Amino acid sequence: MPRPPTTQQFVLDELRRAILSRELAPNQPIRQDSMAHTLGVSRVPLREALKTLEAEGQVVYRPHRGYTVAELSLADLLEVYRLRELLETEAATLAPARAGEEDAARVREELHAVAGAAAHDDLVEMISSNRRFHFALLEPAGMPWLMRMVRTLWDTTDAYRAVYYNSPENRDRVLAEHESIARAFEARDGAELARLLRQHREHAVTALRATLDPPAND
Amino acid sequence: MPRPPTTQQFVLDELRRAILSRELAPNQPIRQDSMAHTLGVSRVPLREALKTLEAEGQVVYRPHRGYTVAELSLADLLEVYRLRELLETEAATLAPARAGEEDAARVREELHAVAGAAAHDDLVEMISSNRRFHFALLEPAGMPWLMRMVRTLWDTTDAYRAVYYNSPENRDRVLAEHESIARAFEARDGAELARLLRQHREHAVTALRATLDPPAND
DNA sequence: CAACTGTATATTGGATCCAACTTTACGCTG
DNA sequence: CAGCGTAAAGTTGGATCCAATATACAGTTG
Repeated sequence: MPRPPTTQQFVLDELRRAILSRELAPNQPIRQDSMAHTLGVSRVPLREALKTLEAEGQVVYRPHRGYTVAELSLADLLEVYRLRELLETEAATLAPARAGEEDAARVREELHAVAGAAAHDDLVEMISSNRRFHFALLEPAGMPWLMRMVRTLWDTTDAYRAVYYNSPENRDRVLAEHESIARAFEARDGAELARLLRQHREHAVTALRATLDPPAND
Repeated sequence: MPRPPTTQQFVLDELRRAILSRELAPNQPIRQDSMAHTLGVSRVPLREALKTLEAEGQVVYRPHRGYTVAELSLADLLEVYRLRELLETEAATLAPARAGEEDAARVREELHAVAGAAAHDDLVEMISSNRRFHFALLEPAGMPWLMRMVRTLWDTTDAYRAVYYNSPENRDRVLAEHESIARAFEARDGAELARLLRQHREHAVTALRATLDPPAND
């Protein structure tokens, strides 16, 4: 497994992974000195990576007080899903009409990747290929600014996707829905694609709400 | 005029201003050494500021090749306005119903600030108060993630706003439209507010297209 | 005893220095 | 003379060092 080209990229990946896996808990301060030491790098690339995460909303920065892992409230979660709805609906509506043959092939390929990962019970691979699948659906719309925003929205909710995929019923449902989603894409039916994706998200957000709301923690 | 609390904030402001004013031209590489020297700081805070700008899409970064000022094509400009439409429509629809008295006061205040700046032919102040006016309209929606995205979209097109405001007719039109926009806000009519803002943007984008399209430069 | 102040310590912010990579210029070779 | 390879220069990436700010604590004073 080749290490990323630059150290700061490596640090960025590590921090993302650590936040995702809750090794770094929400609201936890990130001590630069110890964190740098842990990762085996100096503070400079660490600070640059933190700046990137700050811009994405993954960490909160206060001058002279350092960085803390961002806390995502239920309201935040719902807002993020609402924004995904606005942006992804736009892209999904346009993408199929603008897609070429290679785009369709890409979608099919990732569809199978998700199914394969699910069959092997590989959660990590399922999450990443699922992401590639969805982006392959939207990318053909040719809206790089939108894609950038959608990407950060996905990043902030990655932690919750792991929760969602823990349930076998949810996994099965996802796979079944992916099938019809891919069909709508290949049929060049943007409106239908947007509708199906909306449903897809709707279920996820409902399930997450049920998981997170009642415990009444904190 | 007090200098910002941290150097990197100062650098960030300076870079934003320089990019906005075209002192730094699109596609121009930013030499860290000379830029740091020019600003009278070291390269460390400069690099952190550049990371922030990279995340906002204002500069492009390629490892070991440095940062260049991002070029905004016409397609990019149109996409950014389309995204503003999606996001601002959402916020504008919700904001009036959720606004309190102090929110309305804020809107009125900024409305007058824009008019005052226009009366004094103060373009810079007009641009910044115009921005505060629009954000005051959207802020009450209570969607921080959306606001963050809208903010970066505004940042990327700030340079064009200066162009737009150069024309006295455009300025007059803006002031007139602001009046009715503020009235819709105070009437708690979200749908109408969204509609007026849409019109507002529509005119700007049409004017900009006319300005930028025919010259057939580059 | 509470509140305030001064001081010590921990942590972040910034500057300088060295290493790695990229690019360019130059000379060699065919 | 074209093309390639190589070396040198310039630029960025990263590490270490020092300064500035914030926090915690102890001592003092009302």
